[in-house]
Amino acid sequence: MQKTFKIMQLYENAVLNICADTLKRNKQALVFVSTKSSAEAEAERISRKIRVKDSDKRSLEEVSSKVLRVLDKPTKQCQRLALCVKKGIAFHHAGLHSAQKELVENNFKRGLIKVICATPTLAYGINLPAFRVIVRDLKRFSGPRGMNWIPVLEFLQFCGRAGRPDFKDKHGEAICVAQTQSDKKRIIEYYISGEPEEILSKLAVEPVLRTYVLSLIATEYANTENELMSFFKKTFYAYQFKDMKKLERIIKRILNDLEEWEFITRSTDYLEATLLGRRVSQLYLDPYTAHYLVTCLRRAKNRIISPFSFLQMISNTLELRPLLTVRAKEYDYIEEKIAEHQASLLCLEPSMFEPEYEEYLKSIKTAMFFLDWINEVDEELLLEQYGIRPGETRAKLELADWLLYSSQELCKLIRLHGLIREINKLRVRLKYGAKEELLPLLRLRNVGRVRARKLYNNKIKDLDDIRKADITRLTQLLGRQTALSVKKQLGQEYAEEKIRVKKSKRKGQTALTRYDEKSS
DNA sequence: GGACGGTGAAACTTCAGGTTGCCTC
DNA sequence: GAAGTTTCACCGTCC
Repeated sequence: MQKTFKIMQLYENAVLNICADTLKRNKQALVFVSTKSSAEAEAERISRKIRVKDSDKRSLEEVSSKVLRVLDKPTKQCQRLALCVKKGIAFHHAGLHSAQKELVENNFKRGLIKVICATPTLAYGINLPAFRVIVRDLKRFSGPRGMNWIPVLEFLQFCGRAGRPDFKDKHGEAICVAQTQSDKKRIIEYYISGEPEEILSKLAVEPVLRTYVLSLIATEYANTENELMSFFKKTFYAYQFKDMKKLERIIKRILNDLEEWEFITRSTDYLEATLLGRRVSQLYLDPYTAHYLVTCLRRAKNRIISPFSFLQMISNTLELRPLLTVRAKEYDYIEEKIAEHQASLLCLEPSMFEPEYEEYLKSIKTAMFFLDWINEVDEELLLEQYGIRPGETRAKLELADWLLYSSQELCKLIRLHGLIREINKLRVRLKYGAKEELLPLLRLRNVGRVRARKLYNNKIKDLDDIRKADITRLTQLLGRQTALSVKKQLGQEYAEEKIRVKKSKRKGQTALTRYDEKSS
């Protein structure tokens, strides 16, 4: 239902006016924008003009300081969010650390945070309704065609967040912001009065089809071309397009590829997955990626293997996209890096004139980012150098781990056992973002990259050193609870009450006195 | 006169998001 | 294509 009402024009900015009005009514709002930096900038703009209720001030400061403490060293993004949260405003996008997302979501549900400026993430998956939804951007950049209007379905998804029946809202309001009169007309006709788009089957997309064809054969659901075809005839794709001839042609080509890649065998009409094919299917890998990984791994015996070898190998897969973009001024530097790592690269460099070259450069930059991470570069520097935000780092690391695990599994089947250990080491280093020298210490529970580094720099380099270390010294480095836990993990228990912390006369300093060892 | 901070125009840069595996060194 | 960010020139203020 469309509704007309006036909102006080206190500022030049429409979003700001609507937010001010929402707060005056003691309600909350979600603002949807098209990019991460827009979400941050809009939140900042609103927070500069908003006055916080005295009763909320203290709680907001607490949340703000929690936001700041999520990482060991807060990044600019953390500081920006913390400042906004102090004013009861927040931004939300995939670049946020998951703990920060949770803080924002929970405190919005509590009613403490009044406005969230978000990218479309918030409209999907997360149940976070608000009295008002403000859709600021209805256009989004999409590749070579420039700015495009978003689908009606997506618009409806945004609007669906309006209204909180749990909080006795009788209705919710969704407000679009139009820049021009013609935009206004378009919004009313296309979005408000228009019909949502038809839902299209994604089956015709080759990576998806490839994966399903292999999985049908691997699970022995279909063992002949006819069985495969009769399966696909019953899918939504067939119902929608009816062009089975085209689908048949694509499937035939996929079967040829799978056979050539040794994922299936064909005797007369009978299709069977090989051991390798079955594993590829279990790992949910696109067979194309799996074949690429196998080719790279087989190349390893002629190369000088280093962590960069594997990092670049996985960075060049479709799964890890979008890769980090290479700026014009970085070209020379990246090319230098290729020369530097030449002998260890498992994925060969395409010619400069090939269309893949651009992606190859990106894969090198992405691998460099991973390498910096495992060399303990902190997140503020990663944000500065690579423009990658903490939340995005986590997402990339998770993908990298899956691809490396898959590579390990493939190594087992193609008898490259020598590589498994190396990949495993790399996975632990990626998980913690730590240099190789910290690996022994990382085996302990409650010890991550920060604590391990602290121990290592204080000459406690492995489990034996920890065993020999004085509990007092360990407590100074790790704190009491962690020190006790670490010792306990090595079978050394201490009577807790006998470790006393004596306040030093000098302010703020603590020193430990006696300790008693129960057993070792 | 020089250091410093604030301001605004111009140039430059960048553009949403997410599931899958296994259990272990 | 448009919004956000960075850069840089310019100006006023203070010491």
